[in-house]
Parts: sequence; C-alpha cells; structure tokens
Amino acid sequence: MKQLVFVRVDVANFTGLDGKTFWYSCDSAIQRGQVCEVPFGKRASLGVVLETQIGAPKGVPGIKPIHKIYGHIPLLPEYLLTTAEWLKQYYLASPYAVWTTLLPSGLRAKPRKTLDLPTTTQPKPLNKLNTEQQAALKTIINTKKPSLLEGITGSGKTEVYLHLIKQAIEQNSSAILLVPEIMLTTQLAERLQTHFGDVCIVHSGLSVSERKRLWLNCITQSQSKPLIVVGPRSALWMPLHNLGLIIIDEEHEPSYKQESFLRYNALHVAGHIAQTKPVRLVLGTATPQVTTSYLAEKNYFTVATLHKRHNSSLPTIKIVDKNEFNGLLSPELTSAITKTLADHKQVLLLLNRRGSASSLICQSCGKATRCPNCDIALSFHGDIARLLCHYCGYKALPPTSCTHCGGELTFVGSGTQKLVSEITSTWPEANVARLDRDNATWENMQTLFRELQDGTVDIVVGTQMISRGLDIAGLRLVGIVDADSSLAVPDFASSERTYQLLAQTAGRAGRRTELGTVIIQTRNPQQVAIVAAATHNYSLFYQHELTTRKQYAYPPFVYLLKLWYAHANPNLAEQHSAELTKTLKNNRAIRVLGPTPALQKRQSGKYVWQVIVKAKSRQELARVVQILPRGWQAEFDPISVI
DNA sequence: AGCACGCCGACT
DNA sequence: GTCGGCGTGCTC
Repeated sequence: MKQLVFVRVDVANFTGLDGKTFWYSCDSAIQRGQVCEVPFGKRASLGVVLETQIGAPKGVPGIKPIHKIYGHIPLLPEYLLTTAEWLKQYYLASPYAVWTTLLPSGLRAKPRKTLDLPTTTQPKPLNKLNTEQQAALKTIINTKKPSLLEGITGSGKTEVYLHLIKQAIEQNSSAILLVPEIMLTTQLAERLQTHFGDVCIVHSGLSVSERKRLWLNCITQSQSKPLIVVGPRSALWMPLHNLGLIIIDEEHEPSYKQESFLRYNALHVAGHIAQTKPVRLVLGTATPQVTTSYLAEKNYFTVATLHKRHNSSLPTIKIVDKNEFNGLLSPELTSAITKTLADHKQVLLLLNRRGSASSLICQSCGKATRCPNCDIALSFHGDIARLLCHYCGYKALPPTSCTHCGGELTFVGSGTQKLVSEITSTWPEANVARLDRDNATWENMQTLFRELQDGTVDIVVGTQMISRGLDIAGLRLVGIVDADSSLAVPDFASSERTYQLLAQTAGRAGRRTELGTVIIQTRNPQQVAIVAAATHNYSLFYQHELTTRKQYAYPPFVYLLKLWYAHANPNLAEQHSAELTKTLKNNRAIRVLGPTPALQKRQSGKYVWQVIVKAKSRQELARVVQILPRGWQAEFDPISVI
C-alpha cells in the first residue's frame, strides 16, 4: 500500500493577503516545487507544492487529496519559489496575483507540439572589446555586488553584455537579458543569435500557446544546459534552473515597472534574486535613475563606466531660447534641417507628448506655476477653472501673471500633426514620417526602422518612443522641438524624465563616423535638466535632483504608496477618500497627500480619487494597505504620482 | 477569483 | 409574504 504524504500547497486561486497556504494529501511521490492541481472551494486550482511531510499536520480539518500532479512540468527552480514568497510580502500581493504573473496561462493542458530542436547555426565569435570595455567587464566580473554599467550613448554597452553572457554560458549558467518594450528588441535578439545561435526570444506579441511553449522549453532544457533568454519585463519569469546572470538594459526605462495587476518593478525583483541567490545582476544605461545612482553612491552597486563613444564623438548640443522666435521651429533648427537635407543626411525631431492636463507656463521665463507645498507644476482643470495640485490637492485660481517674473501666462499644449504639416510646407521635397502613440503598431515601427536604415525617410517626427535605442547611421541632426513640455508634467520625476529624454534623444545623432548635432528648443535655458543634458553632465543633474528629492521627501528618501478608489457616485468617491485620509492622518509615521481626483478622473464610468502616502519605512506602508477598506487599490513604488 | 451566506427593497 | 440586490467571508 502506498504511503500517504501531506503537502503544503500555495494555491494559485487564493486571493487572501494573509499569506495563508493549504494542506492536501497525496498518495504518490511529490516534492517542493511541483506544480499540481488541487480542489479549492467548489473549483479546481493550480497549486505549487511548498513542503511535504509524512504525518498529518495538526489542527487542519478536512484535508482533501490533490487532484493531480502535472508530471510534464519539471519542478520549479528554487529561486522562483522564494521570489514568489518575497513578492507576496514586498508588494502585499496574493498568491493569485503572484502566480498568474509567474506562470504562463494554459499550463493545465499538455502541450500538443513537441519541443523545438535548437537551431544549430554556427555561432560567430564576439568582437574584441576596447580597453575601456575590457576594464568595465573586469570590474563587473570581479564584484560580488550588482553592477551599474554607466556608458554614454553609443559607447558599446551591448558588446560588454555579450561578453558577460559568453562567460555565463562557459560556466554553464543561463542568462536573462531584459530589454525595454520597444521596437529594437528584435535588433538585439538578432545580434545575440549570430553570436550564440540558440536564443529564447520573448516577444510581447507572443500568443498564449507560444509563450507557454517557451516557458516549458526553458524549464525543461535548463536542467541540462545553459540558455539565453532575451525579452521585456516578463522574460524575467522564464524558469531557468541554472540562472546565473541577469542583465537589465536601459535600466531607466519605465517599462520595467508593471502598470497593472501585480505592479512589480523588475529591477527590484532582480535585485532581490541577486541578493539571495548566486546570480550576477548588471544594470546598464547612459542615464541612470536617481534612485539607482543613489544606491551606487551608498555602495549597493559596483559602478563600471564607459566614457568613450565607440565610433565617433558625442554630438554637439546647442540650446535655443524659445523666447527669441515664434512658431515651432527656430531659425537655427530650420537652417540646420535645410543643411542636413542638402547633405542627404537624416533628421529626427522630437515633440514630447502633450500633457493630458494643460499647464500654465510663463511666456517670458518659461516656468510653470507650481504648488507652494510640493514644488510640482499645477494642472489647470477647466471644469472648475482652478489650478490643482495632483499631490496634495492644493487649489488656486490661476494667477493673472507669472509669480516668478510677472510675465504673461499661457496654457501649453501642442500637436505633432501641426509640426508635420509645417515641415512638409517648408521642405516639400523631403520624405517625412511620423511616429507617435496613434500610429505605433509593430508593423509601422518595423517599416519606419527599415526606411530610416535605407534612407527613404529624410525626417522623422515622433514622441519619446522614437528616442530610445535607435541606431541609424545617417542620422545627423536631432531637434528637440519643445523641451519644456516634459518638464511641465506635474510629477516628482518630471525633471528626471526630461533629462533622460534629452540625453537619450541627443544620443541618436551622429553615432557613426561623423559628428552629430542636437538643437534643444526651450523657454527655460537655465533649467538644470536641460543644461546638464546639453553639456553631457549627468553628475550636475544628479546632485541637483537629489537635493530636491530630499527637500521635498521623494524617493530615494521615502517609499511611496499610491491608493485609489473608484465609485460610480462622484460624491461617495470623494467622501470615502476623505474618510480614509482622515484615518491615515492619525498615523504620525506616514505623510498623506490628498485626496485628489485621479489624473483620469473617470475610469470605466466610475469616479476615481487617489491618495499618496509617503513613509521612511516600507513596513508602515504595508500596514496602511492591510487596513484599507474594501474597494481601495494600492500600488507600491509608483513611477509617477499623477 | 468564485461561490455561499445573509440581511434590506419592490414585486406576484 | 417572497425574489434578488451585492456586501462580507471562506476556500485545506
């Protein structure tokens, strides 16, 4: 007769936040990490075995037998089990939230197709690193800590990644390369394939079954050989038994934060894995986040730096004062475009996304009207004809003149189409392409990329999605049409994002042999983010921004928690958020900002109000989440507070 | 998430 | 008198 074992199971359908797990019995061999199906309430649920024992656990009534063991799924790697546990605590998430994130859907059905045979192309040897890259590689390999690879745009960070991956493979470890969710994933993936042959490419457009197949491939094959996985945020969850290296490229990209469901940050998760397991973590960027630099300063990261551009010099950057011309394009930018077109080179024009709520900007000094409490640009709300602070709820009538200089105030909000039509009338012979959120399909982006490569497109106009990672040989001129609009976004990180946007976009110019030119148009030529970007001076920006963050208590000096509540009745939504705020304000260990209407005041027919909580200790924020009344939603470490 | 239990409003 | 609304609680 078979021995009955008792198993403690993390039930994937359980939505409680109390960390509860459930006991079942099982009459066959089973181990920690086994994926199985268990009865749960009236239904069946996926479960993950955490613990087994021979005797029945004490004080647990009505233990049921598990339905079945998913024998076709190998045991989950140990780091995924501990990471799942950590996710629950760190984000106060339920097993349901965690496992729907970590496991591919449709796991219950056995795969119909057989596993792919690995493509056996002959890998090309890697390029030789220059001395600077070699030094960086050595620094990263010789440290036990996570590393920050700080390399200016075009300095060849990717080459260093390739060597790191090669080294991992040689040591029989798997590697994950995370990339932002942009069009150039395929570019990088192809490069990996030429050097390493078999690469698992996780694509955001994969079908459910393809994703599942890749997942099963990874968990099965990594038992016997090292694998390379490349993909966006979710690629972090590919189960690799021999994981030894995680590289996060462009670590400043906001796409590493999941903005729905389990609102985790892949950087934090990877940091946790690296801290608890023998996994090397490398973050790469030309424009580190303030928080990342701060952690490096505090010695949590080892810093490796690349100062030199691979094939060329950094572009020359010129700031043009928007107060000195009318219209969208300055005389400087206009003549630069004309000259670039005459030389058959290409132009990129960046027009930052228009703010959802318009800001009041001074015509003469270019400053936005800001909140006296939060130093955040106020947003004009037409319905109440008031300026409103999205942080603390401060309200004010729009001033008749600028509070800084007495200048005339205007509402700001511009359009990309207007720019395109202006360009086509000035340079009718030029081939102009536009890329913004309205037309950014996968096909459009691929086509645009190709047309930029082969020189069909002369001028490309786009929002920030165009600023990332683009590596076009003939691109000589970059114009930032309105640097102020991103500064005016009423958020604590708007200055950081402006710096990143400017530095990254500027980095698209002159990446090959010739010198590129960048022209930044602003009404605010003294602003630190703009000056720092124009002089390639990250440190200037960082020091200034850190001081501001400290002064106004923002990350990395506090933890943030965003709370929101939606109700069909606008009065009830307001009332409930007022009640919660009142309760929270009794707690002296936290600071409460709000309540304010959310940026999107109405979501699916409901009125949404939000509250921001700041605390020095994350534990305090966890307590807040635990006492939330029903209907409230919470997000730790929001990337913006609007 | 589901599904049950349970306590207040408009109906045959 | 009941049918049914969805607020609260439970799932080994």
